[in-house]
Amino acid sequence: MKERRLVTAALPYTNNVPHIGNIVGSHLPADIFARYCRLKGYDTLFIGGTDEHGSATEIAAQKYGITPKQLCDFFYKIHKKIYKWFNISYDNFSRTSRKIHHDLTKQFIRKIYENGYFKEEKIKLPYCKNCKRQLPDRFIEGTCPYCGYEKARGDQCENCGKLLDPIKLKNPRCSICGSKEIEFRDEKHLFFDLEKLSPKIEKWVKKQKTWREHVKKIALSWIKEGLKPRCITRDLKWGVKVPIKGYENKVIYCWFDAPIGYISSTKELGVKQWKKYWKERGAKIYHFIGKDNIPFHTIFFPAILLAEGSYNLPYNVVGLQYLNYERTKFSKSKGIGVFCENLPTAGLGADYWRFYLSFVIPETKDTEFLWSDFKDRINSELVGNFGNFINRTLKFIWNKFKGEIPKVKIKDQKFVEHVKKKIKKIFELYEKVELRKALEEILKLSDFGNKYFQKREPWKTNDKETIYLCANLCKILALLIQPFIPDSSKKILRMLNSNGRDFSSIYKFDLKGKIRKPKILFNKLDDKTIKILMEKTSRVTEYFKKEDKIEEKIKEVVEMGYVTFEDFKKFDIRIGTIKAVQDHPEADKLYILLIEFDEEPDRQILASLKGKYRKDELIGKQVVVIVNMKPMVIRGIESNGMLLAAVDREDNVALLSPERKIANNSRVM
RNA sequence: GCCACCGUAGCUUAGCGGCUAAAGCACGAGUCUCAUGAGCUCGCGAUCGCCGGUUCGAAUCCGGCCGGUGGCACCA
Repeated sequence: MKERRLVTAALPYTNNVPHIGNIVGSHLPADIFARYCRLKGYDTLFIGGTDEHGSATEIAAQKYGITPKQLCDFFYKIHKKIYKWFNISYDNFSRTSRKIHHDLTKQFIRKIYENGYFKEEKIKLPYCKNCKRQLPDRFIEGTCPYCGYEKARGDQCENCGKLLDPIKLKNPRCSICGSKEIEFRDEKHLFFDLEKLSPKIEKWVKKQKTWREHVKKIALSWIKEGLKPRCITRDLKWGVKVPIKGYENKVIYCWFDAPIGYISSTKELGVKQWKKYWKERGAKIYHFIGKDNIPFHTIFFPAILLAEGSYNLPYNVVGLQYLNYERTKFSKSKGIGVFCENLPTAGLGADYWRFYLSFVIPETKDTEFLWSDFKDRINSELVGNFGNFINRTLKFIWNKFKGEIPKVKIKDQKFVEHVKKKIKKIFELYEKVELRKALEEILKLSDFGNKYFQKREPWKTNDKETIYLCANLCKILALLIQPFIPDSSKKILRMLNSNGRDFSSIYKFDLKGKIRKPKILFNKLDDKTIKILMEKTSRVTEYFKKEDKIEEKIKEVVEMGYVTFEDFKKFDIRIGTIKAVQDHPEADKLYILLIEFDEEPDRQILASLKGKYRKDELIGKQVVVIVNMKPMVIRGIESNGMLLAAVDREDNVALLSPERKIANNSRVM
């Protein structure tokens, strides 16, 4: 029976347009591997979909003033279109917001609940009677039970550094309004008992032979640190409703339901078949994911599957690193990077991109996207080496043999053996998911073809055998490279009139008959083309603007509650000049600023500006400060005020500064 | 500050205890003409981040340091 293989790519969030880093870090390698598996004759399914739940999506939707559903509907289409353009051959591309996924997740929850892997824990959550709201741990303060420090926060004491349970605080106060009317109310939540599953997971992880080293290391280090029960319910509306009595108002935390999306996407394909890929003995599951996702796929998702009890665990978790762009990171707002949105209209076929990106799949470490490298690789490898070998062979047949592949008896067995050995090696690399090396070997094989052609000089001898062998090598190369550049591969096979559809007869040198008129497969790239590509692909449309709809804007204000002038007057906002800047000894992101306001001694204020501004950029600058902010101790150092700055979605920071010089201590109103 | 991973020719990478450290690109020289000035041949080019240790032997193992990246912490 044919081996079954299920291949998955990471489920992208639907709050953004993907860039090529997202493609190369999961969808493309998964697709290459899935295509290989199909050609090799495995019973293969390649599935994906969008992960639509979670607060990231909710917050993004809120920002744009639309519902999460609207946002997801919109980006789902964009994502799907982009993957289609890239020829990512998903058998199904689903969404976690679909009913089938919600139903399946609920089944999981019920089953795991029955199996006893959920703990129901009442956590006492602080409630401020004055604010009439539940207080997150960090918004309650009191006296530390360990060191007696009076301003300890609910989650951690700044003075002794101990992690705290808010209920143990003495004299608790609300740090929002200062009220002492705090009540601890019982709130039931479901916890997934990872601690109980830990030995099983550890045994399973240690047993894995096919995983890459760093993947295993990351998994084991998580286990070593100790797996703790994890809360899986949240007080939100957007998500899968918890199907258990007493939790009707809660939804499943997104990390729990997202990976189940792989299963629901499979299920969506066909009711009868899907179980074979997930439950049958010997069926293999391959996950292709970015490095940030490794713990989820090596620990949490397997734990979910173990707790449910009837599923296979992943066979291989292929953890990819990141792709950098011209030695920096991708940044949408700065227009740094290659974004997929305009790729289809940028003028270059998907195979060019697939070819280059395959060279820089971050299989073992972070890799670089460089335009100069892009150009060089396309011109020398794709055009000069691979394309040239195909083209010179086909043109030779067309011009010198009237398009008929000559019939010969093969004498040069050394050629045949060498090619067969290479094919075998390439298959081994594919099996190990060493895709970059597989591509390298394929290119070495076409290089071998070029050298052979050169050495035998058929243009002088008209040697039929050379042409016969090279024509067959063209067919073999086209098949071998098909997972990487599927469109071009099919074009070559069509030109050869080959009926080879898969790898079943790849070892046979049996290509004969007439070929079609050869056409150039790839064109060289020049600097002008690169420049145009660069410009087109660095742009991203801002699909939603916060100010788009006045109604939504008003609604937002209403939801937040209007502020009155009286409220505003509570803020004492002043202008000051930065006199000195030094590093906070205990915190990586903080500066300690000394700010001069004429009427008082310089104020010490902490600000999270490290990495955003250099020290010398700050000194002498006039800034806007809320001076009556309640003093706060962070990691042992007091901050007396709050610096105002603007922050965008990409985490860029701009300090607010008066637009012309004005006396220190001027009031802002 | 803690933890993990990475640091190899100008560039992109391979090797991860043992022959003179490998490949492609770039560069230089030569050469062919079937092929998109593509191809082929030869050459140039690395004290393998730094310091120390283990070993008969280290790019490879161990310790420390430096640099990069990510995670955690923190971000009034």
